[in-house]
Amino acid sequence: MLTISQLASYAGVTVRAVRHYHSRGLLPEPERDRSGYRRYDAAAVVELIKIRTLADAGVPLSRVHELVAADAEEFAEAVRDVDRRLRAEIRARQRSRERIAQLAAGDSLALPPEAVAYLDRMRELGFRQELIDIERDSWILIAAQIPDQVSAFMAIKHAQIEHETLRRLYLDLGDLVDCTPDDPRLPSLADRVTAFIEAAEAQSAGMEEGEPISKELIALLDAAFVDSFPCAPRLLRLLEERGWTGWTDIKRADHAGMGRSS
Amino acid sequence: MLTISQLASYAGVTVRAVRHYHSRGLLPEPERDRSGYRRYDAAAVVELIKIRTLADAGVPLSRVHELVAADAEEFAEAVRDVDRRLRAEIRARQRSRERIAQLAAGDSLALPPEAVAYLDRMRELGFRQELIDIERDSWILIAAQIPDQVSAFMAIKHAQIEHETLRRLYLDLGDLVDCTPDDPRLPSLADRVTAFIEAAEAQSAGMEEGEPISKELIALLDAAFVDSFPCAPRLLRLLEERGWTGWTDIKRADHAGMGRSS
DNA sequence: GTGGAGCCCTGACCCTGCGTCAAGGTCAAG
DNA sequence: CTTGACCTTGACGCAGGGTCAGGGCTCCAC
Repeated sequence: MLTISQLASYAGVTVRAVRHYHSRGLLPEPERDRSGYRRYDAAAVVELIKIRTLADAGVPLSRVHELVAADAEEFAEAVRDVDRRLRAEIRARQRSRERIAQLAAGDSLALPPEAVAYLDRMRELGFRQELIDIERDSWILIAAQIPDQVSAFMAIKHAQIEHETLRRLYLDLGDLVDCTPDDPRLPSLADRVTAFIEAAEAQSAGMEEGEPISKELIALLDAAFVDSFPCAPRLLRLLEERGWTGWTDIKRADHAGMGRSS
Repeated sequence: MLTISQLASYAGVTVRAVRHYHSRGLLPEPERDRSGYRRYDAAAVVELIKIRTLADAGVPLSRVHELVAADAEEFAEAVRDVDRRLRAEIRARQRSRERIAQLAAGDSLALPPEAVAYLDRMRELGFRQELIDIERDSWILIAAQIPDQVSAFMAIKHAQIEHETLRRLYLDLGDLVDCTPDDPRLPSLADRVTAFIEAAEAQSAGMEEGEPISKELIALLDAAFVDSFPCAPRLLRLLEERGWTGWTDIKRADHAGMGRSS
């Protein structure tokens, strides 16, 4: 007859694990000798090895319980289940490997490669790092919300940034990161922004935009803009004076709230 | 500004997880609004995604804590570590898949295919199911202790079972599963066993056996034999009378315990 | 202005699969 | 008889959260 530690060592598990299986009802409690010690026979070793084999394959102990008592049909089905789970776990780990590789490679992660390329291009063109960081955060939010549309928007941004006039506007806007609400450059910047928007509007008149962005995301991005630029509220007011509202998605102001709609 | 649930959904985690990371000091507690709600900025999303990516890769939260504050060098080293672990886990799961595939294919858990084949052959040759079950359990024990040597032993067993005389001896031994200790067939069976052992001994005189099996395993297998056959003790006594001791590994008795050794 | 839905807060217990004391009883050897 | 290696039960601890419980906000509709 075997003691608990002999049993455990034959099956390659710890004594604690054996007692745990007893308490779970997985392995039946054996006879006790006169001093209360558990005494096992060889069949218990076999049982224990079966339990460990399933547990090692990642089957939860509660299922092991059912399986050791299951018929062949049921058992085969369960095995297929376990195999599916193992495959899923392998895939998950492969994805994890890719993700942490990205994470080690650079500032990316949570950002698709096009966006990373765009941020790199901004750096090359001399944009301030603070602005790039803000831009990156915005794109993270966008990627989290509408991952499928990121590359379409990214293409537009890439084109914009390579456009001479627009790039200069962006660069000057970038300087706003540390300006105060009463900065003298603001009115002329507001003029340049409205000029561009109006030009773009004229060009794309009648053109259908892609899928519209949700109000929530626009609000979120606007809020992020306001948080990052101390003078953002002032700029937005200046734009409203010129007939435009919003930032992420600038639209003609309706003079709504004045009692009539146009 | 983001509420906790917005933050959580952007990063693809639960609200509870975010609070958990706060309590672990992984993610800094953000400002609260006037009603005590946490308010996050977009940078928190970046942080949170980074944390999740590491945690998903199986990095314990305590290490994630170190890593998010680590420099590039240290981080890269840690990432290599994590990647090694992930590869190892993938391999482990692939091995598990193979094991459970075997497990589904054969009628039993924790047995290598050669053993399953052997048991199938026993069934074909007309051995009783009870005997096959006992044999299976023995092989589970052997496979657990000395997995590398199973196929060598299996080859021997396969040869034995195809040997006419020996097979008939085995078949008759199989009938012992339900015999009583005073069964009249026992003495002649003991004679046949000793005859075979002596013949085998003569043949293999001077031949070196493979690796010896450990005393513990032999004792365990003997115990399993005794547990399974009510008449096993009687048979062992009969063998001792004929100068042999043990069962799994039958050896010439030394008359030890009689005050002298030969 | 008031009710209810749907957020938010903290604190506390629950889960798995054991590891790790703690506090004692037992057994075999010297 | 002592020592050290076992055995017993019971309880707490770990990660990584889930899931109440018992409260407070806020916002929108009526």
